[in-house]
Amino acid sequence: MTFHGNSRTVLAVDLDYFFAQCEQLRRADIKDKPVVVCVYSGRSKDSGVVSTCNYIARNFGVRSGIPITQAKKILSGNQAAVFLPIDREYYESISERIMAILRTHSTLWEQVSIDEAYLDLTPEANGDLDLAKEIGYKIKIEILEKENLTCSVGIGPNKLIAKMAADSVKPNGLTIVSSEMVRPFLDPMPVAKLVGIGPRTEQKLNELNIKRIGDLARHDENALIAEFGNNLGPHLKHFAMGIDEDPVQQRTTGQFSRIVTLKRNTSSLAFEVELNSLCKDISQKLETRGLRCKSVGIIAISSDLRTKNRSKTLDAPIFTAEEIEETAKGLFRSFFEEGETLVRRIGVKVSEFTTFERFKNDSVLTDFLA
DNA sequence: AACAAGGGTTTAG
DNA sequence: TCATCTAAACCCTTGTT
Repeated sequence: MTFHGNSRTVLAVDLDYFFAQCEQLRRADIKDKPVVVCVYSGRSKDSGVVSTCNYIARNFGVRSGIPITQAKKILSGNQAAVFLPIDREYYESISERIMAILRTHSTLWEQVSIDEAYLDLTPEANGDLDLAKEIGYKIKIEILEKENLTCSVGIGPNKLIAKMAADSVKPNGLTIVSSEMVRPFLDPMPVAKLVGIGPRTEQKLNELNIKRIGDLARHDENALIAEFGNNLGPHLKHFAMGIDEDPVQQRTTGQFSRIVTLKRNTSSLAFEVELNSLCKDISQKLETRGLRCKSVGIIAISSDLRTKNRSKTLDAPIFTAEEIEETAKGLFRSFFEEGETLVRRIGVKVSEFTTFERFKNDSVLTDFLA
């Protein structure tokens, strides 16, 4: 008999400035330099954006998502600054080893991205937060000793609190927020700190005079429903109150997409080579996972950076590059027929998966990442 | 009323 | 030319059952 009733103990792990830290692993000489990991678009020498950077670069003002040219300007006085192209495969290989380590600490785990995971430690800790903290330290030490990487760990009664706890002690931190401390922890924070609240939602909330998470937690639910709808309204209020029932469990991916930036903007189907390559990648991904898709979509990002989508539900599921490409081409053709749109980036998306082999077991489906 | 399909928006890392 | 890439969740509209 356990004494913790319905309450859980959830641990969140977040690798610090992951891509930049991975680069520092294989380049001893850049340990103490500003390191900026870039997504080069190939349009011109330095076109593209910053994916992530280490804290040395952050201290100069470099941030994820800013143009590479801007980051170079910021660091122009710093001879030591290093700009590297993103190398996803390399980071994936390191990520896989770390996720394997994490899985040894709990059977209830969930990988949320290449550098983040949750563990449900309820069975292991049995309500003992000091014990959960010990497990957290063990995890940090093991990742440091085996992979030479630092991470931040947060522990709380649910995923939301565990994640926000981890965020609050980055980098290389560990902290616990007990159920009694949830409201004191959240209430004074600016609403923008709450997971799920970005710039747009922050703006709307500020107009309602909701500045802090505590304000949101106390706000009239119907007023929030009127502003944000039947799902998002109550969801925001619950999150602000620190309530999150979402279980720690492996998710299945419901879509794959690939997108590229074109060398030149176009208003015709002049990107067959690029389109072919995208469809091949996607088909490959479906095939290795034993999946077919019943829906194919295209993404077109215009010269003014507005995103347009077109999609089609098929009569029968498909998986070959040829079939995906034919469908995508048809969608692009009718897209261009609708009117003049200068396209900068193009993408292909597949969804509505069905298993290729009926009797194959579900592990193919649950093998969710990469 | 409930559901499917299609398109757009917002968020996150 | 400053402006990437992948995935999820939600919102709204339209049309069908």
